[in-house]
Amino acid sequence: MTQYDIVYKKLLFAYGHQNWWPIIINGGSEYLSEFNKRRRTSMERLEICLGAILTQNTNWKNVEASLIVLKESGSMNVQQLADISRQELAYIIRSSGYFNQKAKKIKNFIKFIQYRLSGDIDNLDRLDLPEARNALLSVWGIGRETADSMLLYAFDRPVFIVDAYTRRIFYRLGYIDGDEEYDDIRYQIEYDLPQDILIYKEYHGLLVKHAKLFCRKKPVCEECPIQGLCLFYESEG
DNA sequence: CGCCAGGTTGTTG
DNA sequence: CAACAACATGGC
Repeated sequence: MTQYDIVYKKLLFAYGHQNWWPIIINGGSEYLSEFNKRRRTSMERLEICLGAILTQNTNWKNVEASLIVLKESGSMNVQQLADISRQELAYIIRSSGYFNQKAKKIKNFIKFIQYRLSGDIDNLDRLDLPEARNALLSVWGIGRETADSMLLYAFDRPVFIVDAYTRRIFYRLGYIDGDEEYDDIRYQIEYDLPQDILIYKEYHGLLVKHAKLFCRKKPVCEECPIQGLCLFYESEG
């Protein structure tokens, strides 16, 4: 077993399955469990992609509120999102913050679906992974983490997401320096783990859980389930 | 009240 | 290429 395997198993034991990505059911705020066991519908895929954009540097609760408004206003589809103005969209998603920027990003993503995917989000399945990733990255407003979130959770592609929590946790564990390039960290983790989409999905959810509960910006190490593995705990704790 | 939240882009030295 | 600013709401 490698270091990343060991951390995964310990986090899974401590927190259980997270069943990420969280999505909205019927306009409510429940989380759909077990949904990683089936293929996402087109609308779920769209919701995941919009959520990935909206959650950029933003609390998920704020994003969830925006997604509910989007759904209840009948805007959770490509055609409607293409038809409404950027200003209307910004108003709908305002709870997510950076609403002007994000409305522009979503508009660009919708144009991408229309022109590159012929209006059908499922057509991304026709591209191989490097093509799909580069295509997403070519859209203004979609960076590496956002693209990888879409690829893994909406399109079931094997990419490991490197976000601020991933960096922070593995930096404190002593596995990375923390200032490596995004893709260097991604390759290192992907190389270390079995290439298993379900593990990538679950692992990312576990890292978010762990970062929120214990490995916060100001860490709470006393009850941390992986303190025995942690350089930070050794030195600071 | 201040700080922070699952980033990305544009500008500057 | 690194460092920094801009983008903005809501929860604690």
